Amino acid sequence: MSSSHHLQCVSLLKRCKYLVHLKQVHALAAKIGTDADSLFAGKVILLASVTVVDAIEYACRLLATFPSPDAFMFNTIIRGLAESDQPNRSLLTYAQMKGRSLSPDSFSFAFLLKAAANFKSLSAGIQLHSHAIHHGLDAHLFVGTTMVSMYAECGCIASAEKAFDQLPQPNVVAWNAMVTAYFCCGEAPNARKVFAQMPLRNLTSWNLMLAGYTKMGELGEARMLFSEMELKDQVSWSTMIAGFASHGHFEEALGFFRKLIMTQGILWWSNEVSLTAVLSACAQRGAFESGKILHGLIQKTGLNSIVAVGNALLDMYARCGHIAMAQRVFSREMCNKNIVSWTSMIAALAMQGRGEESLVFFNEMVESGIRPDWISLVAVLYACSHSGLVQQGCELFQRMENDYGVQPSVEHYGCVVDLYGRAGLLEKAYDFVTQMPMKPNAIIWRTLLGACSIHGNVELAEGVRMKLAELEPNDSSDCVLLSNVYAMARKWSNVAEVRNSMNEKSMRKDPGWSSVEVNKVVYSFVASDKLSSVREEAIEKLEEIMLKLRMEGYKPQVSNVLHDIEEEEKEDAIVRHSEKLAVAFSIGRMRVEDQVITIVKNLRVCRDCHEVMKLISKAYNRIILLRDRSRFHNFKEGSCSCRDYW
DNA sequence: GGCAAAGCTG
Repeated sequence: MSSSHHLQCVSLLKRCKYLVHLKQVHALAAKIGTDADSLFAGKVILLASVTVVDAIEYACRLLATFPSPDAFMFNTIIRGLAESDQPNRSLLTYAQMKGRSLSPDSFSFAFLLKAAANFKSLSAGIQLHSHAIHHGLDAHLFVGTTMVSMYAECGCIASAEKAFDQLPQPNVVAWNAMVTAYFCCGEAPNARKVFAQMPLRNLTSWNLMLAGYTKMGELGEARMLFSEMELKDQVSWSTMIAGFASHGHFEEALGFFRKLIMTQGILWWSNEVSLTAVLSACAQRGAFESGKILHGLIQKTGLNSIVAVGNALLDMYARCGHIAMAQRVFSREMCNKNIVSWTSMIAALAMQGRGEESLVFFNEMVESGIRPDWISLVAVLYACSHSGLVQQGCELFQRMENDYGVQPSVEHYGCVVDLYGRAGLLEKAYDFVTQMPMKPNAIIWRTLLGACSIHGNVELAEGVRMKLAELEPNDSSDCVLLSNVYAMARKWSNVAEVRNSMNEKSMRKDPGWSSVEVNKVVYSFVASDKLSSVREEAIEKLEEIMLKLRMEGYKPQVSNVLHDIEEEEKEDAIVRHSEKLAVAFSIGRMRVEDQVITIVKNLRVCRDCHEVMKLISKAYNRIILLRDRSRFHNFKEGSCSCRDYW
């Protein structure tokens, strides 16, 4: 191959973004003939492979085709695998490398330690550390810096400190790694101390502080630091937006985004990370109108060609209850799709109780050549359990390892427990739990307890409670579920007992909130909120509605009184559940023509509210779409799409 | 060819 051909191939490879392009360039290079200097060509192609999305398998196969790959080539593969979803494969490649008597260098250790960090394997990290010492590379600046992060990721802050202390001349990157290390181990004050002491700070140092504080939920600290920053970049802004969004602070996340586009102008806001983060905030809150505006912006800038943006967009529509829009984005607007896009669609349909359609999507995905990963299997099993597709779910579970090479994890087992439990096959569910190959965790038992509370099985519930008391004795949601089981069986003394023990341990439940969008504004209601004019308006309307319903024969179901309230408010708790306030408020404010009322709730809807929603949908001729923690309920003409199965 | 750095799927 002539040198001009070389240059052409190299520049083509640099522009490759997707695997198809890579394969084309590779074929081209092979056609021109690369025999003379195949080693160089091999290196270039390998390097391109680890930077192209989803090309790591291709790169691994490529490595196997070289008769005598050198350390550089092995390092490249180790690096690619370290960032993949199976970082442990880096270590296997390292073993192969040693098998060929190739000596690891500083590059090898930097990538390998990164793999150990991503894999969160302390034992692998310690082993690599000793190998690094053996090769005299443990105090190498890059190796040492990654070692600091590795130990921190594995929870060993003392070892991270030691690794840092032995660096002869730590640079700003090493100092930054130390800051992150402290945050990683939950030591914000120490992170702050290091930040104050470091000889030199760059913008990344500041951004790391923002990320550290927001991840720990110390949003006030983050906000203060952010305002102190003289220089901000896209990372600073998106860290703030994502930080607030991930803690459920929708208004603030949106506020930061608005400020970003207003103060920084068009070039600055067209960043896919801040967009996905702000879309996620809209999705959580059910802020459809804001989401639609974002969709417009995305179309204008052409950012919907970025897969993550498209994914976030379709997820936003799905979670706002506009499944048709989600499908439209999926099939018409996204030219690039990945497994996340498919999984989002499967989950979206599953949340609507449209399990059969989820299965159709799942099969289409497989046919299109995407191998299901563990999370897409969780989604499709979830679809089965929420639609009562017991047989289909079981079959999928049984063949997932054989057909897709995914070993069932505790999450998949949890789906099957849910599958049996929701369907009322409680004994089968219990047997399944006792036969699991791994130790059932609290989530598994809680799923079973949830099934007991749906089907009112006191005996099993009490047994499960014992297990939960061992694993997580202080979980308030378990107590609520248990008290619901007792209440359904009218065992009031047991209800009181659970309630008292909750009081003694001074357990507090997550406060339940519901939000609703009326005339493009999102209103949120919390069961235990202070009185405000909006709340007053909602309460007044709710009383009027309840009076009307009572005259038509409604009687409150008290079995779920504990559902989402603080103990002090149990008096008229059931009347004031946040979803009831939200629906009352929107009936008062919305015109009858705006037929659909969409409510988003952070916890599961209780039985009484579920009944009331049905009655309201009939009495007021509205469609009420309610998204709770686990699914959508579509109330229409007095009945619900979940057919009381949730 | 590295080391520290924000996002989408249960």
